[in-house]
Amino acid sequence: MPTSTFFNLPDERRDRLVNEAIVEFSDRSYAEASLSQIARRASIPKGSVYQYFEDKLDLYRWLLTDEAPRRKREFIGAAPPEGDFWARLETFIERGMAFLVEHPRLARLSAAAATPTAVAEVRGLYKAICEAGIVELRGVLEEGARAGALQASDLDIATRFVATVIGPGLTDVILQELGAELHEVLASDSLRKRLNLKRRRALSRQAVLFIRNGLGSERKSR
Amino acid sequence: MPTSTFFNLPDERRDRLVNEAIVEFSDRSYAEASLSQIARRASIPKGSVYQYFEDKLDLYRWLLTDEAPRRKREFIGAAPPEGDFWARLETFIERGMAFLVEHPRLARLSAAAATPTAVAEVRGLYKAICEAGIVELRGVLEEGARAGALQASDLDIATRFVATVIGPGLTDVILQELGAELHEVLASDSLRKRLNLKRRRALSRQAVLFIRNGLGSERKSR
DNA sequence: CGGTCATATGACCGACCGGTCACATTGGCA
DNA sequence: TGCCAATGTGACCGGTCGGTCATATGACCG
Repeated sequence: MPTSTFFNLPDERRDRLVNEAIVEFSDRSYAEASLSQIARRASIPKGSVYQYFEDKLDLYRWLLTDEAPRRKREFIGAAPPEGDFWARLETFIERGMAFLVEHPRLARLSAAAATPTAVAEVRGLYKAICEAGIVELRGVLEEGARAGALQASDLDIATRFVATVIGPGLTDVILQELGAELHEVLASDSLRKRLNLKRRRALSRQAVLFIRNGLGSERKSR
Repeated sequence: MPTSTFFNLPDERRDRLVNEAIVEFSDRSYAEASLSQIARRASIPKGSVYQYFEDKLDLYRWLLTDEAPRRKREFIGAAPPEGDFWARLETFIERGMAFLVEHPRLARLSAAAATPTAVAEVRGLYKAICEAGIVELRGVLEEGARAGALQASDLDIATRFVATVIGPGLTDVILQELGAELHEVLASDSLRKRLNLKRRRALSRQAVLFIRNGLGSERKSR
């Protein structure tokens, strides 16, 4: 947790630090990211950073578990339930993609949760974040199951499959579509703008179709 | 590429080096992994390592693109096509899981391909490996499409969805099932043995079901 | 004014890294 | 046996890191 000193900082100075931290942690892995660099680029002496945060992990943890989720909630806002279950799932996915377009670095920060690292505490953080995402998605799917829109012999397993499809799977599809790699997308506004609302809708539609019907060509036997 | 000196090494010495390298690179990220550690644990002077490989990346690249795939091919062997498309896909997936049980560190090494890193050349490696996997899977799915077993409006996108389901998705499910994290699974034989043939069959069955039929409960409309 | 206390600062520390290189060792061949 | 090329070796280098700490600064208060 940051110290009170950090929260009392003039906004401009605090923002400088936070933004540089987001940049650093979003295009390097935790191990590669350097506090010295963050401080240097934010023009804040390293000693000062250590007055605001206990250590590198403290800063990272706060970013990952407090600041990024806060900003995401702010962006996503309250999603008004609309249409049937599948339409709502589609919207849910589209909003996630929109967040990726508008705040790619924050999105990348959270997506890093998949990255394996030797630092045990970081792995713990990642697991917690993943699990939180799973719980949220599971809630959504449970609702769908109650409404009779979907059936799954094991909702736990189904949730995890769906999570990877709309997470890494969709990201992979997007990168393929943009013909770029993650780092380029993080750096290029124009690249991201190509992922406009229309395109996002089409892609989330594809994802939902896959989740809903799979690829089998024969009629379902039930 | 390793030097000829490396290939002329006494087997015992070369194996020691390779095995320690696999251990190091499989439980730390590329950035975290240390050549000094590898050399120390293999009881081979660092200077010697630099006679075998150009640098850290050279060793990593060789492991990732030559040694690991070679061992995987050896393990998987030629899969005799058997049963219909979906049965074959199930076998394909089960074999992958078996490899994960028998050679978890090699599996982890290849799976690391998802990890973002600041080292551009490593990202290139990752991308190439991912793409190779995609191409292979795409071939499998194309065959299925020809046989009329599956339909997809866009096979490229479908391939990527399927890849994430049977890759990260299934891994996630397995970890959940074992109630452990990746690092523990790498280290514990008994944990992995719980993933016996029967269990693997059941899981690949679940994955195929999901890929084939999705979660929608109503009949397909086509 | 002087004193005090939170905060700012950057030189400094020890650790470790990837990589080099001068020198030692070895093994085959004349 | 003596020579030489290939190979082995570990001390060493420059650099960066995370983190510390003695000192400077400046706002507030009596």
